[in-house]
Order: sequence, then C-alpha cells, then structure tokens
Amino acid sequence: MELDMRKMRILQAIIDDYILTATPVGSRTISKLPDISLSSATIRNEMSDLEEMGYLEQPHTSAGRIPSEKAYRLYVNSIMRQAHLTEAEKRFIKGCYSNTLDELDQVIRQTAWVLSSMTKYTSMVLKPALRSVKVKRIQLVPVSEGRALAVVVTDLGATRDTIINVPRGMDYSQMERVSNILTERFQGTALQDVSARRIPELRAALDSQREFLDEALSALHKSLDTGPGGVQLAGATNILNYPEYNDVEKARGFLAALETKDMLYKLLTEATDVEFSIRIGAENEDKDMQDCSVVTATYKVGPTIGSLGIIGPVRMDYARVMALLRHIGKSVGEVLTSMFEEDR
Amino acid sequence: MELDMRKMRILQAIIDDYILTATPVGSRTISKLPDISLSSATIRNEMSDLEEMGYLEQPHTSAGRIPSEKAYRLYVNSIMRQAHLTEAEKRFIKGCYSNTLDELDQVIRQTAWVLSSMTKYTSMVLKPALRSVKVKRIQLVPVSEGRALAVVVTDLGATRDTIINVPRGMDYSQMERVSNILTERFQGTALQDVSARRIPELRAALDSQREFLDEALSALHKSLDTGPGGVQLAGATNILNYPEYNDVEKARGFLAALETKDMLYKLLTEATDVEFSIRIGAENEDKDMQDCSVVTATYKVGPTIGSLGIIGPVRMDYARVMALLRHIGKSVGEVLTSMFEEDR
DNA sequence: ATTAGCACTCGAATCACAGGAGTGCTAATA
DNA sequence: TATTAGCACTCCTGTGATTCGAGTGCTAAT
Repeated sequence: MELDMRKMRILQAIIDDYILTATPVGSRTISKLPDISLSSATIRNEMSDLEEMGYLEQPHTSAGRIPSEKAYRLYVNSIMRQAHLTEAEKRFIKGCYSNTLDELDQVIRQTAWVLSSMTKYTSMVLKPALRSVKVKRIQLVPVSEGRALAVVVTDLGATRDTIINVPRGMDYSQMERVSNILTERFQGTALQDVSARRIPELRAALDSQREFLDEALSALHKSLDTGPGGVQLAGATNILNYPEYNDVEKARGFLAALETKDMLYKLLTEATDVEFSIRIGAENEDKDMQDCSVVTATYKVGPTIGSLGIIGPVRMDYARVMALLRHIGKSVGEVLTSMFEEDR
Repeated sequence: MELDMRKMRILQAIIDDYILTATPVGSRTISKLPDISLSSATIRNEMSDLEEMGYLEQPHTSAGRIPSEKAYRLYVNSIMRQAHLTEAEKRFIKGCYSNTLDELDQVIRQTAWVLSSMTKYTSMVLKPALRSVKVKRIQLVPVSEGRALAVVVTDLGATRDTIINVPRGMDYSQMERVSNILTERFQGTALQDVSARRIPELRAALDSQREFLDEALSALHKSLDTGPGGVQLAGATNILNYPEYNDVEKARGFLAALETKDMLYKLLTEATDVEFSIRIGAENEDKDMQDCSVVTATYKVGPTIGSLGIIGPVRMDYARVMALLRHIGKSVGEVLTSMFEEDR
C-alpha cells in the first residue's frame, strides 16, 4: 500500500481538524469539507488504510480516528507548509520590544512572555551563550580579607561576576596591578580562549600569584555557561488549558518536571546547530515530556547564539509555532544586537 | 452559649481529624477517641452548638462537620500548642546546610527546597534586605563609552551591581578617582544612608560630575530592595497533592498567581515586624489565595532580616509548619551570618 | 446531663437503558 | 474498477432509578 496524494490530503485534513478540536475525527467530518468531494464511505476506506499504515489510531471501535505520532512526524516533515504571521501579529511583537528594555534579563523575560502569550503554550528562552564574546576589561575588586570579586566586562556588557579567593595580604594596589595586566593581556580575546596556561609571559609576570590566577580563570570559565539559570520560563500553566492535561496527575508530573530547569536547559542546548528542532511525543528522552512536543529554535546576537522554544501538547499547530519562533527569534536577536552595539 | 473546655476539646479533635483526612468528620469518629469518653449523641449535641456558634460547617445535611475558618483562627490563637521537631528532622535540616554552599542565592534556594520538601506545601523564601548593611567599597568599572558598572561591596559580600551612565569622555583614571573618593566617604555607612545630597563636601569634591553621581546613587538605592526577584519559590506543584485542588480550574488560578512573584513578595514583606504571620483563607487579600492559608516568618542575618513562608490549604498542620519555619529560619540565619562573618 | 434508639436525609455508587456517532461490510452503481 | 448508498453493529455518553450507608436530629429513657 502506498501513501498517495489523496491519502496525504485526507491525513492532513484529519490532523488539522484534530489540532483544533482534540476529539477523534469521523469520516463524515472529512467528507463534508469543501475541497474534498468524496463520500464518507470512501473516506472510511482510506482511513482504514491509513490506520493500517500506522498514521491513525482508534481510541475505540466506534469513535473517529486520531493521528498517531508517526502522522505528526510525516506532517512536520512533508505535508506542512510554512505559515505566515498577520501584519497585526508582527506589529504586536514589535510593540512588545518598543518599551525601555535596557537589560539582557528583561529582554529575555519579555521574549518568553510574548512567546507564551501568542502560542498559549509554555515557552522557554535561553540567554545567548557568552563563549565567543570578546573581553574588554577585567577588574578585581576586593571584597574582604582573602576574597575578591572578579568582574569581566565584555562586548555585550558585564558577564556574571564571580567571587574568588586571593592570597591573604594581597592589597588593593596589587589587585589593581593584576587587573591591569589581565586587561592588557586579554583585551579582545574571546572568553573561551582566556587561559593562563597558554601564556607563559603572563605566568612569569604574576609569578607568585600563579595559583590564585588559575583559580580565578577556572571560576570564570565555569561562569561562562549560563547554565540552567539562564533559562527563562513563561506560561507554565498554559498546559492546563488543554484537555490532554485535564488529569491532575499528568499535570503534576509535567509541572514538577519544569520546576527544576535542568531539563529545559538540556532541551534548549541540545540542538543549537539547526534552525529548528522538533521533538514529538515519545521522541523526547525525558519521561515527563513524552506526551508533549517540544519545538526549539535558535536566535543570533551578533556571532553568539541563544535559543528559544515552546512545549505543548503533541496536537500542536506546528506551522504557526514555527512561524512565531522564527519571527520572535529574529526580533529578540535584533533587539539584543542593537542594544549592545549602541554601547560601543 | 459559651465555649467551655469540653467544646474546645471536641473542636480540637475535629480539626485534628480533618487536617488529616480532609473529609467531614462525624460524631462517632470523635466519640471513639480514647481521651474522649462521651457517646456520639452527646458529641452531636455539642457539634450542633459549635455549628451555631460558627465554628463548624456542614457540607450537606447528612455529612459530618468541617471546621470553619473561624475555627482555624481560634485554633491558631488559643488551642494550638507549640510543636517540636524530632531529632531526626533537626538532623535532616542540619544536613541540608552542611554541603558547600558559598553563595547567598544557593542558600536561599536550598532553604526553599528544604521547607517545601518537609512541609509538602509550597514554600517561598525572601533574601535578606540589604538596607542596613555597611558599605565596604564602591568601585566604578568602565563598560563602554558613556557607561560604567557600579559595584558596591558590603559587609555581606557584593550587592547587585548596576549599570549607570557616566559623562562621555570620563576615562578610567577619573573613574578610579571617583571610586576612591566614594569609598573613603561612605565606608562604614549603612546602604540606606548613602546619599550625595547630604554631603556638601562630596559635592564640591566631585563638582563637575555631580549629576552623574546623583544618578548613580539613585540607581543604587533602587537596587537595594531585592524586589520580587528576591523571592525563591519551591514546591509549587505540591498544592496539587491536596484534594482541595483536585479541580484543574482552581489549580490553574493558584499556579498562575504564583507565576508572577509580585504577590509573593507582598506576602513576605507585609509582616516583617512580627515573628509569625498567619493568614487563613479569606483573610488573604489576594483573590487567588482565598482558599489557602499563608504562614510567614522572619529570619535574622546579623542586623538584617529576611523572611520565609509557606502556602498551603486552609486545612493545614499549623503547629508543625510553625515549628519548621522557626527551626529552618534559625538555621538559614545562622548559616548566612557565619558565611558572611568568615569573610571579615 | 447523658445516652440509646430510631426515623430521616442526602450524597455516592451501581445499574439499566436510550441515544447517537461512527465503523465495517456488502451490494449496487457509474 | 473505484465509488457510494445502505445497514447492521459497536461502544461511548448521559440520564434516571435504585440502593446503600454514613450521619444527623429528635425523643424518651436512664
């Protein structure tokens, strides 16, 4: 049996209807569609074939059919056509970024909010990675005896600062000297390439403070990865709007999984090499996500990338979600890029 | 009719049972208790009185009684006796702080986790306010043309740093000079007392940079309040464990209210003058919280205070919750205090 | 003042039953 | 040969009706 054009169209019609209604679709519903002029009996035969081929499932004998995950996969890969946002929607998105948003965190939060309110799904946004950002200045500030705050200023503004241990007895002027040496040495270097070991002359210059320096730089590297803390979540409770999660037990599992952001971080960082990543139902590794679909996309801030995505029921309007991710991703990228450019 | 000793004991028994079972309690259940030797008929009469007095309610004619909010209020004010934690529980709490927790945020997060996992309710912890902390050092770090990062180092480690606008053309050495003047001037001053206006000599010294300084200090003040961002939440989905929230609609309302932390912040900061604040059901101002009880407490880090609390069903084990808040509050206070003392 | 006894109430669970949406199969049709 | 009308069949859903039992309130006895 082969998946001819007609079967495709019928399958698409079923998926479209099911996405809208969340109830099993019957043959009559399809036969009544204006662009399909076949009797319900014919549709029934085709549906029967599609079920045999694994694209449809029957909750019980006398119910309609619902698309299988295999069907959604086919839909996403082959059937679906690129959706476009209305002008009003584009304006709305633009409007969301017009206010005074002057901090990275604010922009990320706003993005997550826009995404979840436009999709009505749960959204997540990951801050851009800072690895390839160039160092502008490194400054040590004494905090207390034996401790200092290392502030690294980059092209994109300040990175997270880190408290490090310094040799006891190191005073302010010494720190000043170290700060200057470090700045001079690393100015213009990408954060990921900052390493004391590679630079013998630096080791010599700082000699006595060598170990401390190693510690400082490793702390710095650790703080490079935004980590799960860099994930901004929004609309977690949107999932409760969908009949799939009317069951409190299921909802709990899902929401509990969101509470620790490790999994979201993994989802967002796993696929940064492609524009879109779509994981449908059981394709998700995480058990609590196996009746969801996760769609993620990347956005660019200059040379660095961040990612954003949504989590919703498998029965999801993939085309629209992708259009939104594309557009919002572009927007947030532009906003952040210009925000940082203006700094220079 | 008066609330005599016997009525009190019966009411307490009803509340205790209802807290445990969440089902209306009947007269027989009470009469069977070992320390109450009365027939069910007698209990029925007393229950009828208690209902008339407003302490009990009947879901329907032939069901048992459930305590009214007025009853819980009475319970909390007069009947309840202080509970104590077991040694094992105390050890558990201690154990939770034994690991290497070297950052304020980590400690706060851990505290929220402990609190929610021991109570099985939703917990929230607010970072200590920084108002009365003493300044140790103020440092401006250039970020880009016209912008600088103001880092304030205090007794308790670094405060949040803020990006401020500086006069164009201000170079590194000038900033250095300003930093030194500010540090010298404000060292040992409480953050809340830092203000350029009050110090004429400073204005003179900095003269040309005066406006910029005002801006810097006002930004600083704004960052003093931890704000809603200083609230750490944990166990939000615990509420789904309770039959009161088996209804998805109700659960959604509750969880959505938690998503923006403004309300939590208000709850935690409203009552910092007393050791405990207990708001039962309708006593809460916020609509979404009116079938919950909120219990908050304060903890001390040296002279500054923070607060922590839990949100759960009205049917809550108040005595245990208060014991836990007291103990965990003491623990987190000690941990943070010693953490910062060690810094000196 | 307490309690045994009893009629009464009302929700929860169970069951039977009708209604209806939808299927699958067969035979007729173009 | 592909399509379709017709029809029996399946099985879910909603609705009453019925039963069951926990619990109450009242009265009369202790």
